Amino acid sequence: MRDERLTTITETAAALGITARAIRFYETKGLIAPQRVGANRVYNHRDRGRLKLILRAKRLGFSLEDIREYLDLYDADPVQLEQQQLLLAKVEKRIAELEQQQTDLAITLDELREISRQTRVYLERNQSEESQ
Amino acid sequence: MRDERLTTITETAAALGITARAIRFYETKGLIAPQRVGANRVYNHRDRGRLKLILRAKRLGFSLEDIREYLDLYDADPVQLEQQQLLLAKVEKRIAELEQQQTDLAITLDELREISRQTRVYLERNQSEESQ
DNA sequence: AATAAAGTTGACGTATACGTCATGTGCAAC
DNA sequence: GTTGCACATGACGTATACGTCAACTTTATT
Repeated sequence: MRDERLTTITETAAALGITARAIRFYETKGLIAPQRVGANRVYNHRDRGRLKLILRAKRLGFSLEDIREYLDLYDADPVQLEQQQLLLAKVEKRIAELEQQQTDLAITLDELREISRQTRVYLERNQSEESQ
Repeated sequence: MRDERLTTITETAAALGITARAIRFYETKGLIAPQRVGANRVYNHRDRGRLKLILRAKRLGFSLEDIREYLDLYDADPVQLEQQQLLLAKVEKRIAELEQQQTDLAITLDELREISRQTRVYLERNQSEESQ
């Protein structure tokens, strides 16, 4: 197994295109808990994966609080039936939201592609006029 | 043509599942500009469509400022070549963003569906144990 | 006409997600 | 031993997106 490097907060942030401040902020919100070497935070492969997941979820418009819950789904150890059923309900609710979002996305993309197409048509028409 | 009804702000808000305050806020941000009857705002079919578009874009994680630009794309009258080229660039940038988002969405949905599946397996297993 | 219901414009408050100092500490190089 | 980073922890500031009064004017109903 490779990539068991430990990265500093600045390295980690740079690799992800965010700031160290942001990463520390996520920590205060309980989204990650890297190990420490002395007082310094060090991030392992799993931590970096978690951060990528956080950023992906953010791009989808989730709040950090949402994302915390979402991450808990991964960490959820199968404890009690009742908790598992709650988990299932949450997951399926989220799936429904994302499916709605998929629809929204498709519609919006269609609209934008149509605008793009029409704009290109317009530009081509004017270019040929200019060349006459 | 139907639906040329004019709706009040409260009606409009209720129909969309938002508050009148939110709609007024969108107006101060230049996202909509309904007509007035006296001092009162009235919303026509087009306005309601605009509001739906705003909400759809919000669900996709766009800021109101983004959405304002986005709406301007619809209103853009074909003026100057240069402006049209800028428009095209913006639109295609946005398309690229949304395509990235589509990928994010697909990944996240896969992950959640897998969690859902495993949770259901777990629940079924425990139910059959209980019935023995 | 009087009262209630609905709408209007400020103005201030609030949650989220960081940015930006200020101040301090540990370690490496000189 | 001190200079210089890289990192740490507060603490305060800021942008976004409204919520929540307050005070007032219209519009609708009795």
